[in-house]
Amino acid sequence: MFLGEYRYTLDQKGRVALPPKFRNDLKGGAIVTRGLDQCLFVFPSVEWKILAQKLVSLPLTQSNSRAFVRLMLSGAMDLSIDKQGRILVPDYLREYAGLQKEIVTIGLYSRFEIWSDNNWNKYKKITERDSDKIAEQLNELGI
Amino acid sequence: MFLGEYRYTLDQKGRVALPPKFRNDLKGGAIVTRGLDQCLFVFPSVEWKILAQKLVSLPLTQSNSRAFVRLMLSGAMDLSIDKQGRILVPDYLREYAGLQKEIVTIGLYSRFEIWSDNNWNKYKKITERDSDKIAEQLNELGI
DNA sequence: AACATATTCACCACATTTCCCCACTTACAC
DNA sequence: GTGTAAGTGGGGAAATGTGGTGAATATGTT
Repeated sequence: MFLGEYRYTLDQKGRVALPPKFRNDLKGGAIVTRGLDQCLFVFPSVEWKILAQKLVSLPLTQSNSRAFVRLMLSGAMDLSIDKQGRILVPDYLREYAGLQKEIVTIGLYSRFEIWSDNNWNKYKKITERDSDKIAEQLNELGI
Repeated sequence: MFLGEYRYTLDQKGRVALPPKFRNDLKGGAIVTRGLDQCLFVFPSVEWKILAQKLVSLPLTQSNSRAFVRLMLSGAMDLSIDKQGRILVPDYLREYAGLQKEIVTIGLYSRFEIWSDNNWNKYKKITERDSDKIAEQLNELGI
């Protein structure tokens, strides 16, 4: 399971190191996709298959489901991990998430996320400030 | 399975390179046809047969299903891949999809699509703008 | 029918990019 | 202090992207 917050740098070739603790869980393959709030999601391929299956079964004839499926699937890419435990992030995903040099990787149990340093700091600041309100709203979800 | 977003150029003879990762899945033959939203659909022939079967069984009596079937079937063309991993896109399909020089190929699991650079950028921008709604749809899918 | 002209298609070639491996440095543990 | 593991950068071989050439086929004209 993925947990914690880690800082790395993206090198000139678009490679990022993964936290060593995460590497074992990706032995069976992994997928990156466009995530929500301008970050990237990374799933072990088992988790991804469940999601992909749902996407593929959406109707081809509805324009909004087509759009949705296109965004999610075209944004996805399966990763290979090199000998140094790094992955190569494709151009279009780097652009999407606004990744420069400084990267933050955060573990979220079944998946982890890759953020640009800037976006993550902003997001964290806002979220920490509003955490009381957010907690109250979550209450409605039964947590 | 097809995944990801790739950029290529269409040369003067109407040839486009395919992403190397896609080539193996087309060993058994492939079909291009007019797609929805002004792009081209490309199927491995196995997938195509499944779709064609569905199309043929649509009711002949509905004028819009007749139109849809004509669009997909009359536009279809089977492809051969040359030694460099390229396909030749017929004139009428190039015209249909508005393909100039800059091309985008997106993988969508069971098929992939070929877009003109322009059309894809526009389409993606609109879709990303509506990503809030997408988040809601994710919720409905139980993700 | 024969010839000239156009078009198609298979193969070739080169520049560029990608990917895999190695190496150095830093951090940490014992 | 020494050994191991991890982070980051770079080099070189292999694969890929893209344009072109020439043979084979088709088209059209005298």
